[in-house]
Amino acid sequence: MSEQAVTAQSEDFSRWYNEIVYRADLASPSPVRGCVIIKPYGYEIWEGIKAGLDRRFKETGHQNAYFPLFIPESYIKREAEHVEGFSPELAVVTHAGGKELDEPLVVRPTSETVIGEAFSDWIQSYRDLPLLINQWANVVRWELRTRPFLRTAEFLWQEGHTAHATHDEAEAETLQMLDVYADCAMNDAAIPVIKGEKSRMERFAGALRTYTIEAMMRDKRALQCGTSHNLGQNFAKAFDIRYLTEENAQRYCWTTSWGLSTRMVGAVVMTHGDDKGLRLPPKLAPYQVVIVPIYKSDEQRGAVMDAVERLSRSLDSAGIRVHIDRREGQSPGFKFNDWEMRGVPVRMEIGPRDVEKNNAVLARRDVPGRAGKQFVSQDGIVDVLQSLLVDIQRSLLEDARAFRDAHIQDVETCQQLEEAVAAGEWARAWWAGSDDDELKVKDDTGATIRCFPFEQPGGAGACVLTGRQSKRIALFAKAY
RNA sequence: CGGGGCGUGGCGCAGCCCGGUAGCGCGCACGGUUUGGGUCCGUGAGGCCCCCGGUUCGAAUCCGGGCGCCCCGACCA
Repeated sequence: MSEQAVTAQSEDFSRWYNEIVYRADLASPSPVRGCVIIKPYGYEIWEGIKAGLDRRFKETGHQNAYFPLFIPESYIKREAEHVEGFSPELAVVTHAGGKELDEPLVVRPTSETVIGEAFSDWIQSYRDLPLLINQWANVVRWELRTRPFLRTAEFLWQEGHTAHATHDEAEAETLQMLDVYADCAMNDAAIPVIKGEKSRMERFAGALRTYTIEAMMRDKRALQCGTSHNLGQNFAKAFDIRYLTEENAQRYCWTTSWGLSTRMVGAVVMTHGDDKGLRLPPKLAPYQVVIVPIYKSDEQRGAVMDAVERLSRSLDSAGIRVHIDRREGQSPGFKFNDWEMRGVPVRMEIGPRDVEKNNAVLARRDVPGRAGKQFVSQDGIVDVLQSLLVDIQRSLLEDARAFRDAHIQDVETCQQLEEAVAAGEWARAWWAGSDDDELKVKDDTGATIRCFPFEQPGGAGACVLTGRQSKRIALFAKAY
């Protein structure tokens, strides 16, 4: 990189995003088109998300399992809408072991089909229900336009798959898992999300209903962060997932699936990042505190490093993820900027003056400049840091929420909708349109229905396009 | 798949019009200097100039062909 500073967000958001992803060491380009290498610093953010989700999955009674990467082509074709939805983006293995395969193998774009087939074996009676399974896996979707984390040909995710005796149980599961996602987004990633239902157009291929959590990025575009699908009996019928009731009757199961991917890492970057780079929420930050030692002479170095090591140990034993920047070649000023770019929530400076006074300098990433700096005693610094980290987590969420709420407009006419979207804002409007109407809005404005939010104003109003009375409002935005 | 651009040390680029055997910034290594907001100086390592063919005494440069990538329009966690 020739220039030292990253491109400003305001100047060119997508350039900012690309630069920060590479310069903050989240990812590096891969030799394969559309794929990226996730580097340790980026992967640790994913691991944080993963740990939080996995804990919640277990708490709600799910178990992890693993299904094959390869899916017989015929499986994909068993559910009509499903094939149609996915076939353009499938990667297919036609040769293996030096010869052509009898039946091509699809590299999974998602696993409803293989898992459906397995479920039909596993489930015999109502006693086997509900069946609550999750898998952590990679999937492949041959996308045309790719961007690191947001859309790559291969990505990591979890996919939950469950089977239930009744529609209502499946629906409750679908909604419960959406809540789990929303909880993870808000409390771990500090991303305020809007829960809602997808329109028919945006629904998962083969689902009865799709629910989503939608977030606003710093460029005001919408990002779908996770989805939960009530699959009805579509896959149960396609894969013959049946159970025997207490009354000895054969019934099809009701199934669900839900997924959240490494896209969430991109969401963290784009929700909190500023002109200087990343701002990581403490709960997900690989390093919550970075200590930058400052010294001139060797004797200063000895005294400073003693204090640094001691402080590091006490933070570590308090469960704070701490890192000492021991690099010799770089000046403190360089290190300050470097760690700010990499989004570390708190920087601790320890220099000769601090050693002398038993002090330390703390600088919080979410408050720029001197205002974010404080001088504290080394005694009791662990407690100070603990509450500082909690406060940073809270303030990132609040900032993001305030930003989002300031950029959602209620609109009543087509023209207002168009103007709002043209200004980059989200628009909220009554909606009673058809699929074609929805397409028309997309053609005219570039915005799509992100969701019908669960939180509705109540009452009824005139549809923004058709003028027909509607009881639902929809959220429109340009999306990733 | 239609329109535009680009392939030159790890990264970003210049050189190409006007052929003469490759350069700059960053990064990297070593030494020194500096270190409380992106130090400075010196030395050094590192290049099938995308590939194949042609023209020429001589090709990164000119000509022909191929490949790859990026950007913009129809799909998407």
